[in-house]
Amino acid sequence: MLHIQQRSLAMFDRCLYFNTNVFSRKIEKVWIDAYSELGLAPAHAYLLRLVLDKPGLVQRDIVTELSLDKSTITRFVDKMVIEGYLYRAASPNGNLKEHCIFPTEKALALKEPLNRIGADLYQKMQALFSVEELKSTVDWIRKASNKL
Amino acid sequence: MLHIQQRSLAMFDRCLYFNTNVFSRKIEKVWIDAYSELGLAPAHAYLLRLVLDKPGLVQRDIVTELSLDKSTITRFVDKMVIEGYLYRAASPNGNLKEHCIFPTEKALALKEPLNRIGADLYQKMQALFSVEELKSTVDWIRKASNKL
DNA sequence: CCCAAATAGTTGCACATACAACAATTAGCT
DNA sequence: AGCTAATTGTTGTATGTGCAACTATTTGGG
Repeated sequence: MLHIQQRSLAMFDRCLYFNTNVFSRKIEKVWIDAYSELGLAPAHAYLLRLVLDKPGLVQRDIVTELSLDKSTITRFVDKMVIEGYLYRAASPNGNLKEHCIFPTEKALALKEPLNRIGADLYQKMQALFSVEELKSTVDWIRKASNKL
Repeated sequence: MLHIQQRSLAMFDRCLYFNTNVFSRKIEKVWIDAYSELGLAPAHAYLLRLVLDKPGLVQRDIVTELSLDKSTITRFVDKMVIEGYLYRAASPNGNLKEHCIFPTEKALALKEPLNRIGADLYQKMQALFSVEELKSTVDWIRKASNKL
């Protein structure tokens, strides 16, 4: 009994970092698979969803909303501009340093499938975990992020 | 009241993937900082800890223990061999396809600081979260990983 | 008004990680 | 024993991501 107990407890089973890392990589694959239908990586899909939801965001706000580095956002936006999903427009307040990021018609056409895939993924998660534990865990993870 | 409630609920606050991803990136930085003292990335540090704990593991078992791709493990082991922390030895059962991975003296000298840093990180997490919520959350994350 | 500090975004570089293809060896089946 | 399938590990390639350094513009203070 004790022997079996020890055998099942792997070295890093108690480690928040390790297990988060493993989980993150696994869930990433699920998301990659889902958004591959649109030829988009999850990160890009989320950027598009954000900009579709709030057209005209400046990059520094996207940085904040997506909790990514500004260099990363520059590259994501660049790529979405090249692929025709986003465009940069001069700031309406005349500030030359910032641009507002808008979705193109091509991106607008993606709004429904993006939302559908998002909903499907949510459903998929609900098939694995209860609504209550999903909510409480996500809440915990979000609060934990804010503490780091 | 309702207005304030809406304002504080960002677009992806309910999303398990998004929040896990953000959290994972943030905690990764904490771990990077901690192990930088030894000039090691977290992933490499974990590999060393594993091999120090179980000398002679074959790569396919490391793949399983660390939940990483075999190509990633090949590269990690290569790098640790180059840096003098690990060495590959012929399998004792004569199998020519597999090698056993052992720690060098240089790695053995790291055992104590690796464990100390690991313990410090655990302490740091305990300063932020209660023992009980740490345990239950890590358990949940681990189980969730197994479902994906 | 002027200047230094701060800011918005860009670019170079590095790293971890995975997929796909592959080579060499082993395992399993007839 | 022989042959095919499976396995172990390697290599090429691609991607997302961040840090550091930088440029150009804005902001704030004297």
